[in-house]
Amino acid sequence: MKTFRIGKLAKETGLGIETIRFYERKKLIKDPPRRESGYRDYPEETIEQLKFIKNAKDLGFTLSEIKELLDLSSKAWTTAGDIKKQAEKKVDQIEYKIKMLKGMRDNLKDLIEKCSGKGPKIKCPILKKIKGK
Amino acid sequence: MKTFRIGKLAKETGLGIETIRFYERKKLIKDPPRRESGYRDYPEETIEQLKFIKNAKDLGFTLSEIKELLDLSSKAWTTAGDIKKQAEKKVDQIEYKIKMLKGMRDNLKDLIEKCSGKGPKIKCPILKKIKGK
DNA sequence: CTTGACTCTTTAGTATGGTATAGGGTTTAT
DNA sequence: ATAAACCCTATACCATACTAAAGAGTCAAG
Repeated sequence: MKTFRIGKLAKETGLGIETIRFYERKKLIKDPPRRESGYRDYPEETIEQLKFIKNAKDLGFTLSEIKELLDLSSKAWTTAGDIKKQAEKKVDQIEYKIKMLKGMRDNLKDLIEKCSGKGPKIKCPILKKIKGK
Repeated sequence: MKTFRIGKLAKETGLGIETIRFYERKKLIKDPPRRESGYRDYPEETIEQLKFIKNAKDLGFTLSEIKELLDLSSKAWTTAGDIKKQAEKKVDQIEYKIKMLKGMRDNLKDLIEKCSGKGPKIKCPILKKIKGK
């Protein structure tokens, strides 16, 4: 069976070597076997696991959420429903963030509209608002 | 003229004492005069300055952006246009974040729709996608 | 005058997700 | 055989925004 050293994994996955070791410390991947030299000697499937992590991160999961997901997916009794629930939770979180950001944006846009952009700062509605006046 | 100790400021602004000293270290507020004992002895206007910081934070400015804003607003030659430009920059940043979050959400929602939530995890489209299959 | 509340400085820790460096040893290609 | 390329551990550092603790001094009320 083919095995890989850490540099190869880094190239295959697009992650940095340090990042892979960091994920190991964080228990996102398990400790690989070692060669006599002490070099990490990864099985091929670790590449898939690292790509999993990368994809999940692109979907907005944090590392600790990914860890949950990995723990979930490695347990035999886990159902599609368990995974779906995690994803739904994440959608709710994302929508909350979007709502907050929209509020901030609208607030600012409103102020920008009121600001002529001319004259001294004393009359700028943005500063007035921010200063609580 | 009335002056205040740090604990009073904390109560008035809703910030923690440590946070106020932290802002001082970060040069968001200037070093206050000291009593003989070494106690910080704030003028009343510091309360307004701290509220400014709080409001700006609520609008989504980072501390370093707030520092820029404060530096700007303390300079005589600053115009409303300078402030407006900062606010517009921030709106762009916020809209970028919203766009990214919407992308993530749509991706996830799409997967959730395809997931029956029934059956074993092996068939879950969310895991499939995340695993890159 | 005592006691409790308040404040001081300095240092270190929290969470997040890594990146970088020093000072070694190992493997591979020529 | 030797040099380049690779890997090891341990530690420290980056940004962000605080928070906590240790150990000591100060202030205010009764």
